[in-house]
Amino acid sequence: MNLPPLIQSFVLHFGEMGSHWGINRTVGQIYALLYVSDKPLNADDIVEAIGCSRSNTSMALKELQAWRLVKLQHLPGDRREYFSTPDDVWAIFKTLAEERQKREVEPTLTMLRGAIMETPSGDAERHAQARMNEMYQLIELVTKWFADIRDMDVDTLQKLMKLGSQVQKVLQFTQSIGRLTGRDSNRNADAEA
Amino acid sequence: MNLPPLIQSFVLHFGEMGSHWGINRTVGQIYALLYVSDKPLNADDIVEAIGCSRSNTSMALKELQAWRLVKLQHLPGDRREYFSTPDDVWAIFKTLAEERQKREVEPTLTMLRGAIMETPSGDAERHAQARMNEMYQLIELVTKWFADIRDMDVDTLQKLMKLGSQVQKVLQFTQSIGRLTGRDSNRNADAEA
DNA sequence: TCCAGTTTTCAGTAATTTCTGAAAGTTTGA
DNA sequence: TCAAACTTTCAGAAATTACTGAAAACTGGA
Repeated sequence: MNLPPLIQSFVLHFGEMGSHWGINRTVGQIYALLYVSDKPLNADDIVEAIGCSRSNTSMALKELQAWRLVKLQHLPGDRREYFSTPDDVWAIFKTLAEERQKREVEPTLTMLRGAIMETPSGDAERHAQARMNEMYQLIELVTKWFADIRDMDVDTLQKLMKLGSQVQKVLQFTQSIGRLTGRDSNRNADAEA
Repeated sequence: MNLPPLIQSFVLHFGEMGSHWGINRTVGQIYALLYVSDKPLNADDIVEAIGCSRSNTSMALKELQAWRLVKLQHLPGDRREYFSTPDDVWAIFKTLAEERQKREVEPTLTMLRGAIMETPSGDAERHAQARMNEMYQLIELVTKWFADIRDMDVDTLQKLMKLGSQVQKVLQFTQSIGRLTGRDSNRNADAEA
């Protein structure tokens, strides 16, 4: 690896972090490299920069594409494939959240739904089911809520972000004048009536 | 492994999921088992239920304790250690978020701060720094915001949760009557003045 | 202090994951 | 339709991670 030290430490850090996140080192490194690069890179550029094999690079890029984290493009008069990351960091964050939702959260919810449907035999199973239901409710709630945020336009989001720790105050305020908003603050409660 | 099918599928699923989350299968399985168990379990109970070695169980419990995800307790007249998970699913979620913050987010922020401080030499490094700064800002913002939510009391949180997709509406409403709340909606903006 | 019951450590082994080089596959333009 | 330029696949090697059994280390009572 032969990169400016500043970029190198970033790339190496993402490589390490990868393992905490279930992605492998090369994938993390390549992503980091593309993220900070000021121009799209082709596979050989990456091999040169990271110091891994050509085939490994190919695999890693395939995985990054499956995660929709890199864009593939072609430069005029060059047959090679060039890769880059989207510019908008918020869009990147959204993509990551959507993919994890699809790969990890959905299967878990499906499993939980299945288990909750079963007829329990005995107290232990009844208790287990109740616990699974608690987990199911929490995941669904957080997921829904997160999806709302994820799908906000950047502008609204920026405002909400800047609100910071005021979210709680805003909420309390909203509650206290609840009727004015059309009693919507209870919209997702179990019983609409 | 010899468990009711309902519990078994839950335990196995968490084992599989572990790998997506950088924890190993046994740790995931043991956590799941404790989560649905209606009483605290000792290490031998776990060995019996999961079918792993005693030493592996010991290691896994140590790791779960390091993550603050299991409670250790003693039963009167029994020298063995019994383990269980906290009852409150929200508290569990909070703990997980705090630990990940500490282990993954903080080191990344530190690395980014370091890189951003460096004097860039050349355009590539300058661009890389700008990108790192974008990432830094996003992580800090999301982190702060998440911490606010994390630290809410359960009651407020429940209300906010039930708000669901109304968060956006509430925000817009709040903005439009901004002055009434004391102009706090800008509190975390760059310039306080 | 010693002992029985219990947990932890650790070195070696097993399993899994990652990585590589060689070969096969694809695409484009002449 | 061929060849050059480039990408992907894949079987095996290398590296890493997980797991085990045996032994060591605790711990609390007699």
